[in-house]
Amino acid sequence: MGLLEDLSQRVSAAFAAEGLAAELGQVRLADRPDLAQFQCNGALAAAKAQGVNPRELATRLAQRLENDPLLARIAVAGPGFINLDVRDAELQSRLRMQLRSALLGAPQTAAGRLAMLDFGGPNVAKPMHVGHLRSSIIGDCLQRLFRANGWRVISDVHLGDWGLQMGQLISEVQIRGLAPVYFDARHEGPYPAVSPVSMDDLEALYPAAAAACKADPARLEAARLATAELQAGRPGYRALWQHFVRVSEEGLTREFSSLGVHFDEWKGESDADPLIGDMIADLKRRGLAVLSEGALVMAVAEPGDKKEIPPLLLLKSDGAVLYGTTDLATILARVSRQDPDLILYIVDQRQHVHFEQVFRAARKADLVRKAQLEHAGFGTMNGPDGKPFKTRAGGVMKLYELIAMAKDEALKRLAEAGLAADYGDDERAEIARKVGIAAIKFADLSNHRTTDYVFDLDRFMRFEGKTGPYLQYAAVRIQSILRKAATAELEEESAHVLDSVEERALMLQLLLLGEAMASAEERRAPNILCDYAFELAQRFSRVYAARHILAEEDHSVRVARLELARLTLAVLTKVLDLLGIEVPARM
RNA sequence: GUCGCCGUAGCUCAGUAGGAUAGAGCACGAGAUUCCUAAUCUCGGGGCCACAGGUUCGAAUCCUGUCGGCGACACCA
Repeated sequence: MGLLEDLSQRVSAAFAAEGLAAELGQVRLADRPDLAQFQCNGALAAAKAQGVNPRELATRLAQRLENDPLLARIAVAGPGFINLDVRDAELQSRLRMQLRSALLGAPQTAAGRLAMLDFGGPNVAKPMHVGHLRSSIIGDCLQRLFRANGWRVISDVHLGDWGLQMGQLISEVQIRGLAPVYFDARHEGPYPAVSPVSMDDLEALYPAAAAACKADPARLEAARLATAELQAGRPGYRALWQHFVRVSEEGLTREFSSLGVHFDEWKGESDADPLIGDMIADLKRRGLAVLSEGALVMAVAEPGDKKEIPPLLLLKSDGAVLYGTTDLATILARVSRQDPDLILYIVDQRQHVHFEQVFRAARKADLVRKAQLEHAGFGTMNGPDGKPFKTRAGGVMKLYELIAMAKDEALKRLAEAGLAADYGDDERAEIARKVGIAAIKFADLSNHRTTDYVFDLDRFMRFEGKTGPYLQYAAVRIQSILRKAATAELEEESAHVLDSVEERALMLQLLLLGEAMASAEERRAPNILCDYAFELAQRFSRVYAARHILAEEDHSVRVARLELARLTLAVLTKVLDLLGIEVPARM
């Protein structure tokens, strides 16, 4: 049980004993750390409801807590706040238990429930740019967090491989005459095993095709036709498409692994295709899918809607499917194969209405069983002008360019600090990689998930202050201390109770890991973990500056501080791991 | 037009199941290293929480309106 939870239970019991609602006993961190460690505001609400004096009520409640062995101090303050401090010895013994437990205080919220996380969502033929950072990094953080909290997790990259852009590419290849055999209707037998296009080709073809379709309605029509024919199963198109997908996957795998982002499944929109025929027939039979303006749609409006929710389009008038169709069929596939408790989509906030449509359709058609469907949207990454981020040259910055820049910056920093010389090239490069990635991830994750934010290159290249490298640096310093400490002392337990303000502040923060993880999961909010980690590193740095560890002469004090250092390292490393950040041995 | 999100320090952002003196990082100013990595630490200035009403003992937080920004609104994803 987490410390806040424990305190809340105790205070709740006091409320109950006064005949009041136990929920009012919720304890939280004090707003005024100078006055107390924790506080409960429930007496104010209770007094209001009962029409009694809040201070008197708070005083009665406080009296009931006076003999609690966990508490060092109970005080009534202000209009009726109940302020609480925990005994130092209690803090320390709880910390010891936390260090011994493999979970380090991770809350087991899930009890083995299964969550499927859908994120990444890169498109075939489109290289990943900085805009793909958010989905990948947030999704990866959430899958790490959910696993740590006891969920079974299946993550799926859900490749964009079945929509109009495939038709755009196919028709572009046809017009350029790059691979005529795939367009020869009389061709029989197998198609070439080697792709006619490379990743570089695709990167050039796609923007050209998209631009052409935008400018010329006839080109767009050709792309639509090609899309429909691909989906209908035209062999040459399928073969060509297969090459696009394979070539793209190679590039994408490289990008994701350089970010340290892992997926359990590499499925895509197209994997839902085999289910679509039966699904649509079934929806028609049940009268859920009807023709409207030549398209097959499913109404999803509900009586209480403030806003008109348009029907979900299942089939266009030319018979092609849309991403709503594949999303719906994908739910069907996931539910029938894995029967998850939760399907969580980490996708751009702008697609919120789309998911509302799909989720409603899925529930209406009774496809979900026990699965909760949820869209965890994220805000757009904008440039300084408030519009989606572009490089100075006007193009979109590629992800690998951003990573390379961060690494170079980290290398430069190492050189400036004079640390580069004695490390060896490999280690130096590895440190620069970890530091650069940390800077990028932390800068992104520390923003609140749902709000748009301004992409500031300098911020991603910064290593001081509230940054990923600051956290790594704190961990590295601890590692360095532990390496230098006598091994025998690392095994010992000290009877000394640490009681300096800096150490107490650090211990309190360490004990709140579980609360931070639970809260981050509940709100699907990595920035909560970022704030927790930064606060933790900062409190350690204060201890580091104020309380020398290795030079401490009193053996039992030294050992107690070493224990605290070990626990800090364990917790910090854990949170960084949840954020997808690795800690180098030194930096 | 309808609906949704947002407006907090010079900049970038936290903080909303109502609570005490609204926070952080950067930038700016002043300090700290005979000692565990100065990618650090300490101190300081800096705010009509867009604006106007309302509810409340109490509002950045809840309600209404105004202004401003962004986004979504059926055959793209």
